[in-house]
Amino acid sequence: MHGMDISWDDLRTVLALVRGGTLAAAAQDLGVAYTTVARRIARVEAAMGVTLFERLADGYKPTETAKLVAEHAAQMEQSQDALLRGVSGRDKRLTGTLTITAPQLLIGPALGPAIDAFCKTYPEVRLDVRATNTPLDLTRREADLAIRISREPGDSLMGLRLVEQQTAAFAAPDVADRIAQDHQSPVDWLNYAAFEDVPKGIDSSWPNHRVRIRFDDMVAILGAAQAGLGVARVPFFLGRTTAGLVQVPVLPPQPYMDIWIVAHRDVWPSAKVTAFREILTTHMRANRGLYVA
Amino acid sequence: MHGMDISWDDLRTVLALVRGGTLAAAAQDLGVAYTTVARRIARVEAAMGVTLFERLADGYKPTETAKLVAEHAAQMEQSQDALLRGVSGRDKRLTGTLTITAPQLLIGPALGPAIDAFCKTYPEVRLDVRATNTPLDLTRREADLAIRISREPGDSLMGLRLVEQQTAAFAAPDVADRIAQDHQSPVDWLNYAAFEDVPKGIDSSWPNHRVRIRFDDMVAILGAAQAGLGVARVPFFLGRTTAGLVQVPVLPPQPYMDIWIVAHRDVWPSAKVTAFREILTTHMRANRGLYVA
DNA sequence: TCACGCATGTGCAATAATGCATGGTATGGA
DNA sequence: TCCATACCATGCATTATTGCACATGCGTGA
Repeated sequence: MHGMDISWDDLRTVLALVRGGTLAAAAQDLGVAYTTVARRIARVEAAMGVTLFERLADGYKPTETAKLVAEHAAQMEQSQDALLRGVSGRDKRLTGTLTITAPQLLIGPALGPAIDAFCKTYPEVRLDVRATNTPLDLTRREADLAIRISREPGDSLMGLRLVEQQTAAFAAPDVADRIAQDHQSPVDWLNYAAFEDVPKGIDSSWPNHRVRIRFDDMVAILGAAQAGLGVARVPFFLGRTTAGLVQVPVLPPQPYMDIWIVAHRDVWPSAKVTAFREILTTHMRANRGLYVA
Repeated sequence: MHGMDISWDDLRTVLALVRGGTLAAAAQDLGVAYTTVARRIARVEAAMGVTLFERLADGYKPTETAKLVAEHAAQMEQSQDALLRGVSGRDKRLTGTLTITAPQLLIGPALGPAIDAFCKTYPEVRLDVRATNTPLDLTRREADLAIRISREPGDSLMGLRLVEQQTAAFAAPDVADRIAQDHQSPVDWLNYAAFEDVPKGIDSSWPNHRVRIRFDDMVAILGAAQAGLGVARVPFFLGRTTAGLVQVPVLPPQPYMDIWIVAHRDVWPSAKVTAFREILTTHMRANRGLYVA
């Protein structure tokens, strides 16, 4: 009984294999060769005297026991995440790596100057920027700190509202001219994602609206607007900083989600996060006019 | 940030070192050489970029960070314990090892026949018996199953009352004779552990009592009683099965704690535990007369 | 039907981890 | 004061682990 001591790393391997389904997937997740995964699994099975996986043609199929193991190993993983967050949070050094994440389009015009200032002020800190469309999981330490466009920070996260935002309608200059001169001319909207209809709050002196194209990507919308394909409702900072776009008066400024800086409770007090937070709040608030009418 | 992946086994090593205080103690706990512990600690410190221990002449002194790490590693350990219990509990095989624990003195007269029967019925199961004075931690899997003398099974444990018990006074035959013939002769009690005074419920026709010696060990009490040093209050099964002791009428049968078989909830349904439980309940209940007047 | 992609299993060489032996240092008791 | 003890650090041979190259099996689509 006491002799049954199993390597914790082998348990983590079981977890990765249950999640990944195949040796290759688990191996990539763990950063080892798949043969290593196979051998570790065999070792755990021998140590516990249990069959954990059925070897099938299309991968390793976990038995009920393996699922049980994976469940508890996932708990261990959560503890490990909390551990690393805790260590990171009490780190008072301004050296090493800081990983931040932000929506792609926020990086350039909005964060660029702040990031530049941070790098100059703290040259010892290596900054890792992860620009993503889908938000990273700060609980699982995919990043130390996130800049997000949302209404509230999530659970167990701390947040600070950086600036308030508004949106307006933007288009290529010739499109804008045509619309400004002829109130009867049709306004072709370029919609983002799940927005089915033309924006609410449109100025009633322009009666002819229709949704022309829908996109799942904001970069594409900006490109289409630049190419003169239509009018897009975008945050002020984007419309103003994207070359070849001008504001169109069909849509008065609309309230939009604010920009937040968020981090996990445990990581929030870290020196690097604090330093970045201070520089960012300064820069963003100094330029708050960029984000509203 | 993502590169900061630390071996779970190394975290366990930190935990062991925080607990043990010295490399040697941690090494023994983990079953490795102490140099290995030192190297793993160095590796974790390098990977996290933090000093976890002060190297002192009399051992490794954990920093606050190390304590934090140990705290979370202890959580991981709890998850691992739960994992092993779960796997053990769903084990339907009647092979392998079963670890049981019981108070030293219960093993011989009370459990002996049942243990013998179990070994004969299930020769494929290797039985590990751990006779201890202080109860083992079933939550931490120090044993699969325990036979205990107590009023109730503990938290998160399942239990079954095997038999009820009574105590009485026992002594060497010559001491017993003297007391039986002369009600005025002094009765010298051999007390166990924390019992300060002579037992309650003594028959009033023997007026002269005193505590002669106190012991912290029941084996020693039985030896002293055999040697004629005095009268001891012991459970019936002990008094009756210890050579050279006879019952003394100064103390009518007293209620005592019952004998329980207990196991952790998770382990309880295991095939080996179930099998042992059934054989034991049968044997104990067939001999329930041994334990009471 | 055959080729292809994706999966697992195995043998071997490189690498990393480990245990052992040795040396150094502080502490406490004869 | 000297010795015994218990601790940590380092160098080296051994062992275990790992990655790579190659072989194999199975389902899918041209």
